[in-house]
Amino acid sequence: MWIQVRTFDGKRQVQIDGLSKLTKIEELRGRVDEVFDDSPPERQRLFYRGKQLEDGHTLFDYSVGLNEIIQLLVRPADTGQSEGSSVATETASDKEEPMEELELEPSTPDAPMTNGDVDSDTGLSDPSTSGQAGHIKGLYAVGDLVDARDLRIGAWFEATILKITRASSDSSENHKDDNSQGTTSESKDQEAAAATQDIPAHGSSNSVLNGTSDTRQTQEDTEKSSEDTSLQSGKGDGDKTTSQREETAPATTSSEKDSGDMEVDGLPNGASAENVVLNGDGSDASRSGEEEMEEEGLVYHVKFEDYEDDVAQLRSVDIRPRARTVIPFEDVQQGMLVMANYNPDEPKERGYWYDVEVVAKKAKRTNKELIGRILLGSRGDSIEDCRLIFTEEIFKIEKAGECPNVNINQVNGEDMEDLRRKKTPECMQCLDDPNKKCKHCNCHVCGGKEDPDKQLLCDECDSAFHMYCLTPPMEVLPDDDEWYCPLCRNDTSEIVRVGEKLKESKKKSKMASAKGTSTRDWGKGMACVGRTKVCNLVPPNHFGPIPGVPVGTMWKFRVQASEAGVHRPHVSGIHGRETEGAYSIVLSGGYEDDKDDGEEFLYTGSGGRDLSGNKRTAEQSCDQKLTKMNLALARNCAAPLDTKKGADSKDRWQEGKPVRVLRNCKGRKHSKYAPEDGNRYDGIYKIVKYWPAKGKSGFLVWRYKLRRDDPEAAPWTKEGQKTAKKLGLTMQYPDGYLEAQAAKEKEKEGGTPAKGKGKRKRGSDDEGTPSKKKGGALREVSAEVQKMLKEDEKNKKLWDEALKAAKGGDSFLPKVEETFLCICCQELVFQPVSTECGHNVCKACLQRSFRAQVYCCPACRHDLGKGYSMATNKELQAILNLLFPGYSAGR
DNA sequence: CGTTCGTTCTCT
DNA sequence: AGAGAACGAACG
Repeated sequence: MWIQVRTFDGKRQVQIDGLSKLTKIEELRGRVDEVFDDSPPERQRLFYRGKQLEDGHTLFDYSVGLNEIIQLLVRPADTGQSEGSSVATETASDKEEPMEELELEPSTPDAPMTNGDVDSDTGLSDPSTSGQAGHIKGLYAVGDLVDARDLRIGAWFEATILKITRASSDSSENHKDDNSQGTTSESKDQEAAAATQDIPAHGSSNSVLNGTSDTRQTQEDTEKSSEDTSLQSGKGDGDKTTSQREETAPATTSSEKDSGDMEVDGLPNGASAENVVLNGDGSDASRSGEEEMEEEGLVYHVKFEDYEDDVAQLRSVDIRPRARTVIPFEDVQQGMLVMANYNPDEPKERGYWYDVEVVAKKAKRTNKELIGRILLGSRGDSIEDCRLIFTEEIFKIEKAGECPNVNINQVNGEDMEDLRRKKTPECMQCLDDPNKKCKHCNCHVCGGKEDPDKQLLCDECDSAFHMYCLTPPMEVLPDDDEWYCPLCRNDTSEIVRVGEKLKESKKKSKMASAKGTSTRDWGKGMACVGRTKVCNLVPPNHFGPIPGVPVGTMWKFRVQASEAGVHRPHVSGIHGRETEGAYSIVLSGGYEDDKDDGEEFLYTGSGGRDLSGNKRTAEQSCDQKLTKMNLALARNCAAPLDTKKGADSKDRWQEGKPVRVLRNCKGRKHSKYAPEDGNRYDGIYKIVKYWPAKGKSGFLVWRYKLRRDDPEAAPWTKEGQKTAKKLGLTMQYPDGYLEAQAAKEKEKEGGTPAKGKGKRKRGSDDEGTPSKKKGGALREVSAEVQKMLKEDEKNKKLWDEALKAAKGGDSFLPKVEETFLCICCQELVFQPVSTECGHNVCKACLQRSFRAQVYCCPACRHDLGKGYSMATNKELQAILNLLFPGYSAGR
C-alpha cells in the first residue's frame, strides 16, 4: 500500500510506498524521515482526518486508506544553544525530571502558604491570613484590586490579589502541576504546555462545570491552537520568563529591566508619554518607593473575578491597578496607549479588554471611531488595524502600585461595582440571565442553571449535562478525565487523544488481526484496500452502460471497476438484487461449467460451495439454489420467472434487462476472449435463457445463456480494436500504483529508496482516463443542463468556475462532484442548503450541526444564526439529480 | 502452491 | 445495525 504525506502548508507532497495496513506509526515516521529533510521522527507530528497519529498503532487502526493524505507538521528543533534560557524553558516542560528536581527543593520557610496547592487554594483563604506575607514588599498588596492579564489571550481581566509569594519552590511546584495538567488533558501538545505553563489551568481539567460558562474555555482552545503554529515567534517570551524566574530574590536594583523590555515590546516609538504608564514599572510608585523593593522575585496569586476558581500566578508585569478612569473620547489622542474593549473574532461585538495603541481617530458627527493596534503582551504580538467601536469606554492605564484595595473598600463602603467594566455576556443565547433557562450554556437537556457542580461538560462539544438529566442518570462522577455526551459519543469513537489508547471499533475487534489469532501481515497490496472513490454518476442499481465508460475499458484490479461503477462488488461475480435483477457480472474463470464463445457464453450461478474458514471460493459441494444473485440474474431474462425449471426468452431475448459484462484475465485458461491482463468491460449482454443442470462436480448448478446486445463493437473484433486505439484505451491502474511498482523494482536492484521518488504534484501524470483525454460525455454540458445551471442563482460563481474548467479541458462532472462535496460528510451534497456565505451543505449535516448548538457554516464558520431557515436549494438538487442520477440513493 | 485476510454488496 | 456471501489478491 502507499499513501501521500503532505506538509501542512501543502507545499510538498510525497508518496510513501511499500506500506502495509499493519505498518506501525513509528515505522511510518522512519519512512517520512527518509524523504523529508530535517524531520526526525521525534519531531514529527502526523495527522490524519484531524487525528494525531500516535506510535504503537497501525495505519489500519486509524483506517488510513490507500493513497490517502497524511499531514506532516515538524516541531521546531530544540537548538540546544548555550544561550539557552529559552531552551531550558522548553525542555523543562517537555521532560518532567527537571521539574521534580525543583520540587525537591526545600520550601521557603517564610512562605507558609506553600502547603496549600493550587487546587485547594481557590481563593477561599482569608486575605488576612495571607497577609502573613505582609513583609514581602512589592508593588501590590494582598487585597489589591487589579487587572490581570490572561497570558493566553493577552486581555486584561478584573482580579484581586490573594497572596504574594517569592518565586521559589512554591511556584515551581505549581508549575509542575500546571504542566502535568497540560499534557494529560486532551491534545494540548507539549509546546502549548510550555507556552502556557505560567498559568494554572482554568478550572480543573476534569469536566465538572465550575459554575462558569464554557465560552472562555473555547476561546482558550482557539488560542492554544493558534499558538501551535506561532511557536517560534513565541520563543522570546519563554526566554524572558525563564530569566525572570532564575533571578530570584533578593531583588536587584534593575527593576527597570522589565519596563525596558516592555517599552521595546509594547510601546510604539513616539508614543505620547503623558498618558502612558507602563505596567510593572515601579520606579516612582509611592508604596514601593519607601520600602525595600523585591519586585523581581515576587509572584502574585490573583483571583479572577469572573472565574472564581481561577488562581493565576503572575509577575508584576502582568498586573496593574484596576482601571477606573474613563478617558472622554475627545481627549483620546493618536499615539496613546489605553485599554479598550475589542473582539478579535467578531469585531462588531463586545469582547475582552486589551491594551491598545491608538493609531487613528475619526470623529464624524454621527460616528465616532478609533483605529488601534491591539497589544497582546510581553511577547510583542499585536493585531493591527482594529476598529474600536466602544469609544465611550476607553480606559486610562493606571500607574503601577496605585491600587484600590478591597479591604479599604469595605471600610469606606465605596461601591466597587462602579469599577466593573462591561463585558461580553458569556452566553449570547440567554445573555447570562440567571433566571433564564438556557440549553446553550447550561444543561443541554433541561436548560437549568442549578447544580453547576453536577453538570458534566462534554469534551467534544463542550455542552453541559446534569448528571441526573442523562439517560440513564449518572450516579457518580466518571473516573476518566474526559467524558463525552450522548450526541458525541458515537461520532467520536475513533478519536484518539494524545497518549491515549485507540478505542477499538466493534467491527474491527471482531477481525482476525485484532483478535490476535493470525500472524499474517496483510494490506501491502490491493487485495484488502478499500475503495478510494465512489461512483456517483449512476445509482448502484443502475442497469445498462455507465456513461463515460466505453466498451474495452480496462482496469488492473476489480476494486477499480467497482470505483468506476461498472461492477461494484469487490469479489462477487454477480451484482444484483433479488427483487430487481442483475446489473453486472464478471467472467473470471472460477466456475468450471462456464463456456465462453465471445458473442455468447454460458455462465454459472453462485453458491453451492462451502466457504467456511473465511474463504472466497471453494469446490462445488452442494446444490445451488435460485436465490439471491442467482435469482437476480434470472429476473433479467425476458420470460416469466420459473424457479423450478428455468425459462427461455426465445426470440424476445433482447427485451431482457441489460447486464454489463466484464472479463477477467483469469478466464484466459479456458477462453480466448478473456483479456491478457486485468479486467475489461465488454459491453451489454442479455439473458437468453436459464436452467438448472448437473454440473461437472455432480451438484446442481444454475446455468445462464448470455448473448451480446451492444452497439459498441466487442473488444476482440477488428473494429473493437480500432475504436480502442482511437479512444486511447489503456490499462487503468490505481493512482500511484505505477510509481509504487517502480519503487519496488528499484529496491530489488539493491539501491536504497531514492529520495523524492514519487514526488510529484497531484494530477500531473495521468495515464489518461479515456474520458479525460477524449472529452466525450463527461465534458459536454448539454443545453438543458446549462439552462438549469442558470436557475441556480445562489451558486452562479461556482457553476461558472465548473464550466470554465470544462472548457479548459477538464471533465465537467468530476469538477462538479468536487465543487459540491459536502464538507461534513464528504459526499456530494444531498438536499443541499446554500448558505449566504456561498457554501453548500447537506441539510441533514447542517441540522446535525445545529443540534450540537453550532450555528455557523461548517465550511467557513460564518454565523448563520440559530433561527436559520435551512431551505434546500431545489434548483441545485435538480441539477445534481440529473447529473448524478443515482447519488442520492440510500440517503 | 494452498491459505486467508478486509472489503464490498445485499438481505434480514 | 449486523450477518453472510462472494469468480480478489497477497501472504507464506
